[in-house]
Amino acid sequence: MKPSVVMIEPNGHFCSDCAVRGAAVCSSLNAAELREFEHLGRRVHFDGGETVFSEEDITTSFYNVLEGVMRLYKLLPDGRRQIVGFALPGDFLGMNISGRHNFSADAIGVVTVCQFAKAPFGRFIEDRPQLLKRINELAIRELSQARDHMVLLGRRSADEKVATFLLSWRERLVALKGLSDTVPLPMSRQDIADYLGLTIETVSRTFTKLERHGVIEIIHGGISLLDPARAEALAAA
Amino acid sequence: MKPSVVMIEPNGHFCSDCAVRGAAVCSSLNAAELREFEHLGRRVHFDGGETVFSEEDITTSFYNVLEGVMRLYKLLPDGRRQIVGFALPGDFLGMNISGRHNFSADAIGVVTVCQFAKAPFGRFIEDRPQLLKRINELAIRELSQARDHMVLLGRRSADEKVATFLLSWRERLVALKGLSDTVPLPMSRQDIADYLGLTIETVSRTFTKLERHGVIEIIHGGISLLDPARAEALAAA
DNA sequence: AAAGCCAATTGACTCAGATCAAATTTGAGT
DNA sequence: ACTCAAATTTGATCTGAGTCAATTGGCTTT
Repeated sequence: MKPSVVMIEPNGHFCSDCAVRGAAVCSSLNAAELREFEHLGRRVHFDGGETVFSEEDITTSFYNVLEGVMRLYKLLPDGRRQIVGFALPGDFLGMNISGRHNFSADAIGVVTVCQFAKAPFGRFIEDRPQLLKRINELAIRELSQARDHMVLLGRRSADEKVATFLLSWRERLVALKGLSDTVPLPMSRQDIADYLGLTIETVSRTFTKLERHGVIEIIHGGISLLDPARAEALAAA
Repeated sequence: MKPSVVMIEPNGHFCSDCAVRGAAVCSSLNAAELREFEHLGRRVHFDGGETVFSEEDITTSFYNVLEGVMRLYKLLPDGRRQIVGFALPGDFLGMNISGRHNFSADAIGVVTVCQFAKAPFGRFIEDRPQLLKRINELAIRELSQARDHMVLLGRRSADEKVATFLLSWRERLVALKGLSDTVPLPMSRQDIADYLGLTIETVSRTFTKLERHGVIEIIHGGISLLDPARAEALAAA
């Protein structure tokens, strides 16, 4: 019966066994709605470094991240970059009022998204206030994170920025994959610098300093958090 | 018939002739809904310097700013402050998911808000998706502003920060009160500094420098924008 | 395994903005 | 108008993070 399955779901996937089913925007839908919803989205893959959408693009789609990490950023005309966030599985991207994306999004490593065309998605929401409510929750959560990040960017030292970043990045990974003191950092030092409002050299020096003080160990593709308590103290939350 | 009016609307006010009727959250309601909505909110006044709500308070109310300016801020344990925004008439405050406000809000000068108790407001929203949609729009607009502010905090120089602030503050006032090159600044220099991630001295020096260069004139309680084009160039948007 | 390449680290030096310290202006109360 | 306190401006100096410039280390390709 494989062919008929393909007819129903061209990507050969079902929302019901989607990895982010519980956490994402679709957690607000019941089984019947989910069946209908399934036809709206299509899974799309991106390789590392590929751009999923750009800042001034007209929004034609919404995206639900299923797998991988994305960097979300804004560029100034002279090339300065500010990363406004990293998107992980369960994050929903593309909401705006101007009709244009107001930031760009690149895949860091391989990424899978569930892509929804704007118009049909908008129509689907229309008579499902639960879904709208869920989207609103996600927006409000992001807003709260954005405000925390403003405090970090405006009022914290380089050491505090780096320590805070490592702890909150770990926190997000814990929520996704469970507890571990080994913290993978798929993004480059430059990405971290542009997220924290620092230069790559300062990030590198701060990592080295943390390692010298026994707070972390720098390992291939990430760090190992040796002394979480000390890191918390440095983050001075 | 004064007494009966008071019976119906204890504050002696009607949403239908509210100053922010068109711009605020209530713009999504029709005349009949508005009549019902009227009973949910009560007008409350605050004097300059009064705190409307604090960062870790349990959220018991939502607020619609009707008049005046508020500073919204977060404090670090050691007293460092980051102002995450200024609220003006039409802004809606109090949405969160944690059940607690995640920032504090003080009145700058006299403020009038329309205050809604959380539970009845939540119930009212329940069967009015268009109100939820409006709230969502406001949240998404704020999120976009928050991201712009992250770029400013993380990647712009003091001169750019101040010029950008003056222009975007003027822009907001223009939207509320119409075009004018006289820009009132009801907030203190310290407030501006804490909004821009600078010290008060740097803000003051930058103002002076802009005045020396003929870009602005510092006047009582604000500035006069003499050379908007040059200010735009300095803001380097 | 040598060469080439890119990311990351390290070092030396600089500078934008912070800090410390007065003046000066503004404003509220008498 | 006069006084005191607070806000703002101005000046002098300092410093955390940036800039510029090599190295080093890891991968990939040959």
